[in-house]
Amino acid sequence: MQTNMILHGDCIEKLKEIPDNTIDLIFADPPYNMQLKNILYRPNNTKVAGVDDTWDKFESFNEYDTFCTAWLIECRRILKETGSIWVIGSYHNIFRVGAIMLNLGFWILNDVTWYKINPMPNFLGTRFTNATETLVWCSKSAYTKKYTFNYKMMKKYNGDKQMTSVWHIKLCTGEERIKGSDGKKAHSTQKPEELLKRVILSSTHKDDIILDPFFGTGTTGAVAKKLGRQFIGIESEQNYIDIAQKRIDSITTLWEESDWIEK
Amino acid sequence: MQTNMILHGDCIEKLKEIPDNTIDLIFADPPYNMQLKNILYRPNNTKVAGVDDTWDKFESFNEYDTFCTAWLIECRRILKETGSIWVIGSYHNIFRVGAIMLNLGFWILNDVTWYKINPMPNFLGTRFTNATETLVWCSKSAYTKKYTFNYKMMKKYNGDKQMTSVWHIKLCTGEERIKGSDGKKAHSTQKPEELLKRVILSSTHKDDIILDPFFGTGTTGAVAKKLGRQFIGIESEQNYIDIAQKRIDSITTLWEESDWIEK
DNA sequence: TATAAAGGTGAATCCGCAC
DNA sequence: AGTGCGGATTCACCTTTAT
Repeated sequence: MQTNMILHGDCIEKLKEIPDNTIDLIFADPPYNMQLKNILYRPNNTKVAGVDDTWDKFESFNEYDTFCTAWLIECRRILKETGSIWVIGSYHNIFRVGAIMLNLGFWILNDVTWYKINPMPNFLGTRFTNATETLVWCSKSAYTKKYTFNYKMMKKYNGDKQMTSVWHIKLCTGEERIKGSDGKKAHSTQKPEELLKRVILSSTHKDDIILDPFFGTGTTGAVAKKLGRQFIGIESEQNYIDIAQKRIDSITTLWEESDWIEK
Repeated sequence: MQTNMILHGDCIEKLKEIPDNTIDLIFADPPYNMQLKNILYRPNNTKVAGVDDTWDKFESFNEYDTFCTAWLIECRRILKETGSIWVIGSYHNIFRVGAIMLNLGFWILNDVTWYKINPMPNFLGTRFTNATETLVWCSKSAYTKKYTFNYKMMKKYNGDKQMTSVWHIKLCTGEERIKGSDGKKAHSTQKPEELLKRVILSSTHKDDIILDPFFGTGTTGAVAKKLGRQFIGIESEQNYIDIAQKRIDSITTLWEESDWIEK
């Protein structure tokens, strides 16, 4: 199978083109269906640049569930028996996604909490600061016991203590955050590379094939390349593909094992 | 309405006896025994899950969903417009519970992560240490904007910084853990009082009525009493009720406000 | 050149009342 | 239901500018 490429088109359609039992790892960052209604102002009266993309808007819970069921069915079909899948979400969608995954026969291995070191505060003091996102890590079924998990590597990465399901990671900002020609963020929801690093290091071997059905600006592909893995991306917006391709092509040196094994 | 009492009987039946719009806060720690063991450990079936197994699992999930839908419908009915509900769970059940709550019209305010300081390690090295449980905090609907939230109190409690949705709390062990006459833990899932303290302090006023439909050994009642709130417990096992009643009766002094306001 | 101050920003379901 | 307006409301990190 051809790898290290980005497929342009509808997520579900492209997934259907992939043969059964061929993928080692899937990382999926689907739309969250945030349902934002009003403009939010900071205390200094500037506006918060919220997620206002059309790809995040769904008519109803039912429509969202139908969409997620469809892509998750394909994901389960193409996973190897030794493979696993990670899906990230917030409280807006992760409960629906998790329930659907259970219904489809996925077997939850961990619910990992991305604990944001520098989350955006709750400006109006109406709730607790929303400081996390959730990753659900699943094997293909309860019977696939031989999923890849590099336990010792993650322990070493974590200072010789067993890594827990809580990951302290900063938001993707500054240099790492890709900007458009207008100087603004190129994608509303770019994920930090550290997050993908842990996902890929923990649950793949070298040269494994990693699929990301919501490729965006290509964080999964970039980290896969740096870690010596193969990737397949699916993305419906050509603009994001162009950015991702350029980003990945510009990577010339891989991360040395000493950067992560010995940390 | 009579308060500070424990109702003995079926959770859903007892909930039905409570009038509409009368409860200020609900804390629910439902069971998550989905009866999957017979499926999981069935001999001679270590291959891929077949159709029959998927069906079995669906039946089991379906039963759990029906149960949760029933008690959550009653909870929503009895909540005041200014009230809110907290439900705690692990990855085994919280996704199903969260999805059901959304379907019933509850409005998620936060998903709070109980980050266990001293979780049980994963002895086999097959997964990340499961270090969290999740609490879903909801108002009655998206339109009930006047839910109780003591923002400033929680900020003060948190060292004058906005409290986030991640709570570092120890497991309930040692002195606090109630033991039976055999010296073993009286209840398998007793929650730490610190957890309930934050729930109750953040989302009730003094003298408010707090309902716990899965009362167990009465942590909710104990903390409610110490903080000057009223409680109603529902519990189906008389053994737990006896322990809880004794526990609550033995509380003679309330927590001083200085214990939490000034921390 | 080094340090300090100022400014920008992040998947956000973020107000309440009067008219 | 929609609009308008008074009033209360923020944390950590990064970049840029100033001293």
